[in-house]
Amino acid sequence: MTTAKKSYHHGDLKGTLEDAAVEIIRVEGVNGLSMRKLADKVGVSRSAPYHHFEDKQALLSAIAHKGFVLQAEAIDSAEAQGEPAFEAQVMQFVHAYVNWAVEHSEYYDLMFGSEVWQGSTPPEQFAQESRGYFRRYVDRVQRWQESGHISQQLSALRFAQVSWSSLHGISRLLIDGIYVDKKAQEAICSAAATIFFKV
Amino acid sequence: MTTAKKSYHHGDLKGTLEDAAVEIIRVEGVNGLSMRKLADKVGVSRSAPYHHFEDKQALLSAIAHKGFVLQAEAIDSAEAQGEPAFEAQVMQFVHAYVNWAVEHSEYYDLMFGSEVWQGSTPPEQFAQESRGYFRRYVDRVQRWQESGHISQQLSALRFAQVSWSSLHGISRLLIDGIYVDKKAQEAICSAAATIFFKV
DNA sequence: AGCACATCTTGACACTGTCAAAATTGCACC
DNA sequence: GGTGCAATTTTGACAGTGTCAAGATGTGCT
Repeated sequence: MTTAKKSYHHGDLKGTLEDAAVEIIRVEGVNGLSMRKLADKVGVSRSAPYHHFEDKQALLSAIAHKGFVLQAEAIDSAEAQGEPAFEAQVMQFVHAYVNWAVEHSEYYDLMFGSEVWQGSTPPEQFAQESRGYFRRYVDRVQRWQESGHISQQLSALRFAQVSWSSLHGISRLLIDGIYVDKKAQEAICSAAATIFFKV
Repeated sequence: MTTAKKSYHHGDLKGTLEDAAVEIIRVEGVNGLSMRKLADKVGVSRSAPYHHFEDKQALLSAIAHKGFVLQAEAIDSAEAQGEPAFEAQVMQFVHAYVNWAVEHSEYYDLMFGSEVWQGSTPPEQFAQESRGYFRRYVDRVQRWQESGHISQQLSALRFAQVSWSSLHGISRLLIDGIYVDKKAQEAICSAAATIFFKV
């Protein structure tokens, strides 16, 4: 769990707090996380966390940031070990995206929660970074278009926006318990790939 | 604003509370709504609302319920006055859905917020009702398939799940401020219709 | 008028985020 | 080794929150 540097009094309180917060969120949901409960769990006083995170929101933003990194890693690694054929690539990508989101909803909820994106503490750097992730997806689409695998009727940007919306929507509906049939997840992902990429 | 029956002490407190809550949410967001502030705004004591709503959650669920009704009305009416040609119908539907969601995010946030769907007070009747709305959409897709306008390669259920995910995803990303370019909304909706329905 | 009941208020409790001031600790330097 | 400084943590406090139990108040019916 993080680099545990045992430096000052506690030793990497910051990292410990992040990890503990993620665990609370996983078990009790975002609303189940309170700064005081978190401090208790870690064994420090209620306001110790405020020396490492300006805000509760800052803590959540930090976790969201970590989420972006983790998801990118997960998708890249899934892509790396899959078949190089276009159809397989696309399938892999779609499944990897939704799978990660559903299995790590503690992160995903925060990554795309409105609080982080419209918060009073405008996380400019944060928004810019995640915008980078989206741009990488647009580039990906563009490559697929140039190699003739998907239609060029729409601009890469538009196609990326719509197809990503779909991935996001599927993930959200599964996470929020609106699509209750968990066993349908695979089928839905495959259907999405079929529709978007004519796989 | 509701039927204002002026019956007992206040006169339709329940309806007044709902309306006031919606307004607070529109201005300050869901997290800006507190039962006490709401009671203040309406001019009653802090715990008066608890005689009309068991919970804060019950209030939110009631608003969400109203949202489902309102959105269905909006979409139906948009559909009714549009051209009867398939392409126009689909375009109309997509735009109507996303438009309503974006313009009434006070409702939309609650309709598909995880709290309502996984809350400790399982709103069984609520879930069943909204499932009805989804089924209506599946039926709509089925009709489109039978009339040969969209591919029958996928089952109506799967197609409905994926395409609705897309509508939901687009709406969410716009509402949450992740798609910042509001002027792109129209273009994104049109692109979605193009991809899904080969309009 | 009086009764039953719906409706509303007051007081209270445990919990929340967050700040200011005070206390503690670790490290660098003499 | 002792001393001072700065990083770190704690304690006390305040305003807000959801919600409940008991009491107060008004309404309509007989």
